[in-house]
Amino acid sequence: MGTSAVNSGEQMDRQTRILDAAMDLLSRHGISGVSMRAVAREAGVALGLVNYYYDDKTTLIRAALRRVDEHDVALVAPDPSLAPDERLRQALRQVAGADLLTTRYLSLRLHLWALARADEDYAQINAAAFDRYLDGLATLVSNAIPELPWKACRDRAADIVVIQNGMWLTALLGVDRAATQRSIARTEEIAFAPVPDDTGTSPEPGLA
Amino acid sequence: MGTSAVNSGEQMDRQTRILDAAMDLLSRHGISGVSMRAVAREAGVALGLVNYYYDDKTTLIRAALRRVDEHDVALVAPDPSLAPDERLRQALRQVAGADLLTTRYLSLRLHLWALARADEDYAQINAAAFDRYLDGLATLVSNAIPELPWKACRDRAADIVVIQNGMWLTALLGVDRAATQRSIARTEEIAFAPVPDDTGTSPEPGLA
DNA sequence: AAAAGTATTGAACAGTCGTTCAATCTCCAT
DNA sequence: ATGGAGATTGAACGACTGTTCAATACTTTT
Repeated sequence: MGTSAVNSGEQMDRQTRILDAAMDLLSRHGISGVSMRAVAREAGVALGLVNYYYDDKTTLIRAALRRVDEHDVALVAPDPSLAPDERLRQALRQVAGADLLTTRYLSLRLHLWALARADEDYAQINAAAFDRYLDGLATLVSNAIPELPWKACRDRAADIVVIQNGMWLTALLGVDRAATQRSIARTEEIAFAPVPDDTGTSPEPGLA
Repeated sequence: MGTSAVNSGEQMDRQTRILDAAMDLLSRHGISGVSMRAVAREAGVALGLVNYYYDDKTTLIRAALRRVDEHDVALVAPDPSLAPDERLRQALRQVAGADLLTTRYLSLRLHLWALARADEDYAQINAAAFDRYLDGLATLVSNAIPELPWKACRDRAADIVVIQNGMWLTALLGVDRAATQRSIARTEEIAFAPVPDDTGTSPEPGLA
């Protein structure tokens, strides 16, 4: 590695070009559209080079999965200069941001979820990232509302994730943006719900 | 068709056996696991018979997609002997019922969603079924709360669907069942929210 | 300049894929 | 029983798949 100097300006290193091509194909045509030859063509390299940087096809897909997962987890680690409650609010709102609600990203997420259902190997990576996301969200809630016990923070995070996943999915199905906005508002309501008093009646918020 | 008489008791007609096999493979191994040969093997028939009943592989998948869609739409057309509000309540609750939260069904749904993203043909079937589901849900709401204008019913249905889709998805990711129950309660809250007065301030329920 | 190391190429291999089709089997009306 | 129509089989075809590998190009070190 080191051809970054002059070469041709925008040309980034081939390994990540290959990964980008794979993710692009996956998001557009699903796993059936990701053949080593298609990836090579899309990346503008020879067929052999794909297997040079990524031993297997599954290694390539694993790399794509990991990159999306890192992106997801970064969502719950926002700008640390903000006040705790503003950090939480920003994290909740940016899941409907323009860069997240891209068809490319959502489609990619969907295909990776489907892959995780079909392959035990991907499933573990996916589950680990999901847990990290849940934990990050619960931490944000805990920081914003310090008097809330940790268990309750986890529950609120779980409830929020249900709605967020629903938003991502229905955004792909073409539901109107107004419903997305209302769902965002609902996640904020859950996050900032008043702390239940300790008199011992209803243990969790949101129950009927 | 007509071998149903004696044959060997449980042996149903081969065409639906083939379709069942395809759906089973799709739910377990994703689209990559659905080859005509695998379908034939799983159904216990010869390879040629699959192409005899279903011209294409896409025709076969289309049939599977349609069957799942019909099942989905039937969810919002529950027992007509119940009172309107009870019909709505039952529809909302059975999406967390034992037969719906099956891994097989949810996984199948996920893979079909992913397929719809990759193929324009499947996407249209999927979108049409989604609209029918949304319409059915809005009708249930409208029957239960007659004084609510139709537009508001549609909005509530959209909000509910977001949460339901989120539940289905996160159920696959292994979130705890308590969160699912809380989400069910939330859909009921949305459905049965008090009708906003017409004094003209906030046009929709649930807004901040 | 020679050597060594890495990056890159495309042909080749062994499978699997979806689809077609002639041949068989099963059944029912004649 | 004879014929015909539909159901069922599995071999065959060509296209495509993931992977390997010897050969080449490019960089860096000696």
